[in-house]
Amino acid sequence: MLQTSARLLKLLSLLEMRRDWSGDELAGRLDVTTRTVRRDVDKLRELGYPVHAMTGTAGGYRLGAGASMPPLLLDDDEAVAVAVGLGTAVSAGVSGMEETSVRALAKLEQILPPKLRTRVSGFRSHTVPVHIEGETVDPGTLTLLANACRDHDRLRFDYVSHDGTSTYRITEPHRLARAGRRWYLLAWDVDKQDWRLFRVDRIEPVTPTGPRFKPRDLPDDDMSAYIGRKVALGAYQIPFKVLMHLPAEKLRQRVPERWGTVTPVDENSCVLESRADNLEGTAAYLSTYGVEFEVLEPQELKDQLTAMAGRLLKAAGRPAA
Amino acid sequence: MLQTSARLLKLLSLLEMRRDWSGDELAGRLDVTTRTVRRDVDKLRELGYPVHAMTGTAGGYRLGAGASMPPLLLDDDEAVAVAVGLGTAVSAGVSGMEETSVRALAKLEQILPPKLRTRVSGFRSHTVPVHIEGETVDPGTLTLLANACRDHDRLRFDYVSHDGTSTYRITEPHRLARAGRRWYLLAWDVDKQDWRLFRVDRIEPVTPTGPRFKPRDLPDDDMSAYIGRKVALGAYQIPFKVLMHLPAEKLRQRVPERWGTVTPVDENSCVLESRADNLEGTAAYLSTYGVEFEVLEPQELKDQLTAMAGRLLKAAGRPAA
DNA sequence: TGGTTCAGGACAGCTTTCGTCCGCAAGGCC
DNA sequence: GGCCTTGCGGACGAAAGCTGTCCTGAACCA
Repeated sequence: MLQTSARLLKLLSLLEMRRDWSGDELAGRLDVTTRTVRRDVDKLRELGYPVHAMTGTAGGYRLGAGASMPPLLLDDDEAVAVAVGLGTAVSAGVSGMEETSVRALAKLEQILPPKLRTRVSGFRSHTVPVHIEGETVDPGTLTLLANACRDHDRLRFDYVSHDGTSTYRITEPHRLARAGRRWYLLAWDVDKQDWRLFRVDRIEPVTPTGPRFKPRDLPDDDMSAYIGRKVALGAYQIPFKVLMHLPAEKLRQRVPERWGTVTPVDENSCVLESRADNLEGTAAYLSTYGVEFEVLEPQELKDQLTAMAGRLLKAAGRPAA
Repeated sequence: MLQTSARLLKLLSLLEMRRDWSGDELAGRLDVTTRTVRRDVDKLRELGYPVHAMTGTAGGYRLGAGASMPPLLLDDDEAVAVAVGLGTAVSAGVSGMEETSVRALAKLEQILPPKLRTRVSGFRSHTVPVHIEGETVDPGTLTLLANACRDHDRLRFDYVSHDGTSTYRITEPHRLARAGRRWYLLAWDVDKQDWRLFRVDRIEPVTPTGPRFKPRDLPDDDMSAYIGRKVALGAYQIPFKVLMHLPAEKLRQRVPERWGTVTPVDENSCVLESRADNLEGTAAYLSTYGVEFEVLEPQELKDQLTAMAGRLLKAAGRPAA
């Protein structure tokens, strides 16, 4: 019964689109009698989607919030909006949900019609990049990697190593993970016959992806610990401590969880402690709070701020201090 | 045939979840024979969702990208990620899609299960707010307003007017629009018996929404022109012009479309022209590019930068210039 | 009270579904 | 090329589901 299923889907999409529909309206849209509409509504309810109904002159059907997510029926524009929104969240680094966001994005990108895909990439190139912390990751690359991991597709890419040289890699990707502000790909390097951890912002993928491979046992049971160790070896993070003239609660609202710790000092000020891999970006970031603050440590951050102040004074057409 | 529809949906969700599935696997998951799976796959194809199939040992079914969007079947985590992502995009002001994003978000929020809704609001409070340009709009308020417009629900709210006084309003909301970096609600003020344009960041909604009303004719055919005129009366935007020491193409990638115009000067520099309603925010924004620049006008922006430089020097523990 | 709207039982006629069984075609591997 | 695996789809019959047309109730609103 193709008609029935299709109609059910259409009914659901109508209900998602607007809040109140009368039985007659729905019957007209679906080209069936109201009796069938009632039966279809019952079916949706049996499927677990709570369709509320009100009798009387102001009555009608309304889709409510149930126990589980009903299928989302998006029109083209909305699908683009969702893709762009997820991409923004991923590259802006909304804390605590990176992997899930990437997974959802990967799911969406796989089924996104080509014409919408071009619209998405068009939007992305005009999106405000969060350039405060330096490198941003391309959500397109991220979803490609996520899909390759999920589907066990071999992956080839050019990798720019630390010293700037570029090498060609053939890998079996296994995990995508985030540590601090960076994304990493854990993959088996086919040529080197060993596990490698790649920084995603240095990967330039070569499409299309290769043949499927059989997943290997991961080098450690606790992946986050493993990656944490590997990353720590790089030891790129510099701790800093700043006194902010802002009540602790207010700052907490503006500092992402896990990014740093906020300790109240008195009613109107607090100390922010965190780590940075890029002091220039940190300096710029701190300045955007628009409040008075004092760097407690390290000296390098103070130097960075002094340099930045010099740039600003120059921009304002005055001699640097 | 409830079973058939439900199974079709489940099949779709399986296909969205992973890329390759063999007929046997699917049959197992769905508790039917492979023959039925084949028939179901056919049904999906008839519905317009392209399911590709490969024969042979590495064969299987795969959902491809078709002409239209299939229903998105999200698990709980993914639904939260999408909601948070859309919220981020909305409050970050991803250009050119504001209304669509809000619509999609409104749609999602209406059907989001309560337990997921609390997770979303939890995440939002820990999200990096884009505090560069001053006021941000609460996505929750925005979706509430969008839904009220869509459903023609009367809306009551406290409104903080320009001079800081708060008034209670009963309105019939008609349109939600964005101009520049701000959101506006066009609504009929029931007490005043006239159209009013409210700034969303000054609205404090009173829930629940009121009874439904019958939409009125809008005060103008061209809404964007109308709102543009209304907003222009406020005349809050200050034009500025900055010489950036950065190639025009590079800057274009980082400046959102419509936000401002970029004019190349030579190979390594260009002029950025735009408007701001908040010079302090603009100063902070410009400083985050991490490149040398010079303010051409206005003088106020130069003053702002000087003041900011002073703050930075103080933060670095040196006397202000 | 009358009008409007959803609710759902009963019935008849028609369509669809699904498992079983079958031969066929296409891709990968030895 | 032979062989295995995997998808493809026709035929068939029993069972189940779907839909429109009745109809009676019940809730809500003015």
